[in-house]
Amino acid sequence: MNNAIRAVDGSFEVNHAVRFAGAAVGTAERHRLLDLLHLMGAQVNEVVPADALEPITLRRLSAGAALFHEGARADFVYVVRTGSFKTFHTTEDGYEQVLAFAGRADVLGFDAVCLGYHPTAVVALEDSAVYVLPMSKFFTLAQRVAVLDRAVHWAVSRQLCHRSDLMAGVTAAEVRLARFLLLLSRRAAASGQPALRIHLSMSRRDIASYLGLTHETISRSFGALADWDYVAVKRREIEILDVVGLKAFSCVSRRHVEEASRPASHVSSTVRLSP
Amino acid sequence: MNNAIRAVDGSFEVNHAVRFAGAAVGTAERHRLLDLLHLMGAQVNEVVPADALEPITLRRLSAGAALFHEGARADFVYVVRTGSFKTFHTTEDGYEQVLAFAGRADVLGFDAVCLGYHPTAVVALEDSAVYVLPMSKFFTLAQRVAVLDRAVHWAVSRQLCHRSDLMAGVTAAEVRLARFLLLLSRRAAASGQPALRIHLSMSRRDIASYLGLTHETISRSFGALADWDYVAVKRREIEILDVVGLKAFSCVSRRHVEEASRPASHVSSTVRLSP
DNA sequence: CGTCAAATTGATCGACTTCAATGCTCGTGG
DNA sequence: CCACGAGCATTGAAGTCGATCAATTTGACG
Repeated sequence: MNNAIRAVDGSFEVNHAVRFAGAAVGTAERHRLLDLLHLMGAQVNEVVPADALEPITLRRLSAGAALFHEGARADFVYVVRTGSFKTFHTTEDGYEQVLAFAGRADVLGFDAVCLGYHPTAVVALEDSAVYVLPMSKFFTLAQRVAVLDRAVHWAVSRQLCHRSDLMAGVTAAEVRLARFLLLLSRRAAASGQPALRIHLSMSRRDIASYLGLTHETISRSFGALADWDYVAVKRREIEILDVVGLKAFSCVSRRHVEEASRPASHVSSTVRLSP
Repeated sequence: MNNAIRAVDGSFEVNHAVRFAGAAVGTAERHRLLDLLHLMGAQVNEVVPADALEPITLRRLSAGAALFHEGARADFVYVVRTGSFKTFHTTEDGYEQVLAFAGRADVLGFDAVCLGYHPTAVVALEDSAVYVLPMSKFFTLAQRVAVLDRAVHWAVSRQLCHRSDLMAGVTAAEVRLARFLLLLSRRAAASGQPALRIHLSMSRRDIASYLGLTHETISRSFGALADWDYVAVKRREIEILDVVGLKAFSCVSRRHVEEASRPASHVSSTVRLSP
């Protein structure tokens, strides 16, 4: 209990704090907590009570594996360490509606907090790994480790922001796709990866479901963006050729795309960069 | 500081706790904190430290007034006590994209936590009132009052859930509107109001923007739902006549609405309940 | 009563869905 | 090794839902 008090006031470096607390906690676990906090962008400069350092399990999933199914009891909250996921809802007639894509440092399963069960399913798009936080211990842990509490608030807030990035709107299909690509670009940049070289971890079908279109339309829209020299498309590898142009194009909100807003493709000579 | 410790362990009723803490806090403020926690559905059975009971201001807004503008510095987080709001984003060419509608107990402005500024604007749809929580004191307060922390987590989780209720999808306009009405019905029921009598606090235009349609289409869709005797529409007063039918209808995910899924409206005699 | 915004209704047109057929990769097994 | 198939992706053709433009009605408020 005294540890908890010191946790609130202290300002030692965590490495020291753990050593001070001197509990019998394995080195691996210690690093996992630090890694988790670092992953979430927290500035760790406070004491972490020893009894808060319960083992944090790291779960690995291979591509296509389900993290949890729709309707499953909400026993855990997850934080993505590596890889990527899709969150989706399956309607009664079997249509799969993708609600979000999650990447590094994203929180998964938090929407279950208010329900007790998961309203959506989550599957890995590639080989991935997540930190697993038991729901029951989650809140007490957050209550004792202030920096974790802040980090979670911050991450959830970010999730709420992403909602606004791509709401339906009365926008043309190509514009929606352009926004989506820019979103991925920003996310990649935030994770330290090259911002103009995007590897799509999801299928065209998933993108279509996410954007409220059909996969055929997505295919055509990719073709259009390529024809206009905004991007180069080769399977799931996307290269953004004209960032400023693409950003300008993505601002159009009406359906009817003005001729002036896209580059004069002349007689559409189709200068697609092909291998 | 001792108060804070007792706050973690204690399990007295708050009314007593406040009296125990015995600080010079006005009666009004005391009730406001309780009201706020009660509003958010928290089971208040722990001691609240006296120094956590800083004044909680209640801000009143008349219909059409802005709670905050897009891009404004994020100094506060708000909780709706009465009334309703719309959250929206204005694109460069002036199009107003509605992102969410907020009602009783909803948290507003939380998406600004990760940015430092508000990515969206919020205006009151009717005369309303919100509790104002200063951002700077918010986290320290949540850290000391565990029940508040939980309540916020819970409320934000609920907000994440609502996202999934209405994502774009390749669904017919009438189906989207049906889902929207059912959403409002559920919300009204959660606030203790009659679930089948809905008063729309937002304009058709706002609904259109929210659902990614035009207001003309919304108007026609209302007409269609009325023609099929799912609802009775009179200006902004909606009465749900056939809940089960409407729910069944709202499950259709494809655009092409099967003839079988809607009730045989015969020769469309239009039995709209009109005065 | 006159003005303005919200809401309804109609007509036309285009973008996206839908249905259908073909290419393309990759993994499996004969 | 190549044939085979499964899933993903692309391309084409036709139908239609919803956007757009435009006119009218309704209701709210000064």
